Amino acid sequence: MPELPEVETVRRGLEPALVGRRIKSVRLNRPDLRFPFPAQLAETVTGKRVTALRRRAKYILIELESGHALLVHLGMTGRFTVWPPDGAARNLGEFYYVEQAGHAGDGAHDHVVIDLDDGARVVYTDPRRFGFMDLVEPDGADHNRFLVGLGVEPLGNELHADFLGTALAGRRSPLKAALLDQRIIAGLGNIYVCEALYRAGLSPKRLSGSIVRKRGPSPRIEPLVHAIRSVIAEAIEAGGSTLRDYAHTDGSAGDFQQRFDVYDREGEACRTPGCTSRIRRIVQSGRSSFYCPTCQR
DNA sequence: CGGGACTCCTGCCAGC
DNA sequence: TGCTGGCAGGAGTCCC
Repeated sequence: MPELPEVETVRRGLEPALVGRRIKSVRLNRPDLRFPFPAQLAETVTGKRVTALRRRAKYILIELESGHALLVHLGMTGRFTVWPPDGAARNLGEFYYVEQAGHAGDGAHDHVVIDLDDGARVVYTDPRRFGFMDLVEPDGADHNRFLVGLGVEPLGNELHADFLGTALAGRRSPLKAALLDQRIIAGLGNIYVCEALYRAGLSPKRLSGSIVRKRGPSPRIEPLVHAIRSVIAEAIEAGGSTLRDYAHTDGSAGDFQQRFDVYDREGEACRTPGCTSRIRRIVQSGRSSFYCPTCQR
C-alpha cells in the first residue's frame, strides 16, 4: 500500500477535483472491498457537497456538508483516477501495468464510481481489494471503528521523545514491530520504518524497551523521533515513492524511492560513508526488514 | 494484555 | 514460451 506520504500525495491530488463539488451519484460495482460497503453509503453521500479532504494516518476523509465523511483506506493497491469533464484522465496513484484506455469506471478493478456536478468522474480502482471504505457520522471521528485507537501522527506535535519513550518502555517486541503498530504511531509502513531505523542507527531486531532507560534521559529516542519525522517529511516533499505499482498524483512517478537507503536494497552496498557492509534482508513477523548490520545496532 | 501467525486478493517476476 | 512458487506497500482476527 501506499504509506502515509503516498496517501498524502493522493489527498492533495484529489482535493482540487472534489472540494466544493456536489456528488451527483455513486455507483458501487460490487458489494464489498475488504469489508462490505456500509449499507447507507450511496444515499448518505449522494447530493452532498464536499467541504474538505483530510487525512488521518493512512486514511483519506472526504468530508461532506452534512457533517458525514467518507473514509477511504487504499489498502495495498487502491488508487483514484479523476476523469475531468473533457475526458482526459488524471491518475491519482498509478499502477505499473497499463489498463485499457477508455474504461472510465468500467475496468475490471474499478469498484466505486463517483460522478460530480461539474461532469467529472472519480473512480476508485483496487485490484487486490485490501482497501476499504466506511462512513463517519457527524462528529463521529472519535467513535469510528477504524479511527479509534490510532496513535499519533508522525509529523504532529504529539510525537516527541517523551511520548515515544513511554510507548516503547517495557515492550518486548522488536523495534520494527513497535513502529509498525498503528496504535503508537499511525501511518508508518514497512518502507519508512526500515528507512527511519537506518537513519537512527537502530537495528530492527532490537527490543523496543532496550532503547529506553529506566532513569534519566534515553539518548537513542530523540534521534529516532527525528529520523521518523525527516524520512516522512522528505517523502511527502518528493511526492511519495513509486514502488512496483504506485506513482505520483498526476501520473508521473514519485521519486522518493531513488533515495531509499535500505529498502529493497538487499546485497547492495551500505550508503554510509566508510561503511563496507552490504544491506541485509530478514523476515520479521512475515514482513521484510532491510538494514545495515554494521550501522544499525 | 501483548505478541505473533495467519488471512484476505490479485498480479508480477524470477527461475526452471 | 509457459508454468510454478514466492513475494508485495496493510491490518483485522484469532490464538497462545
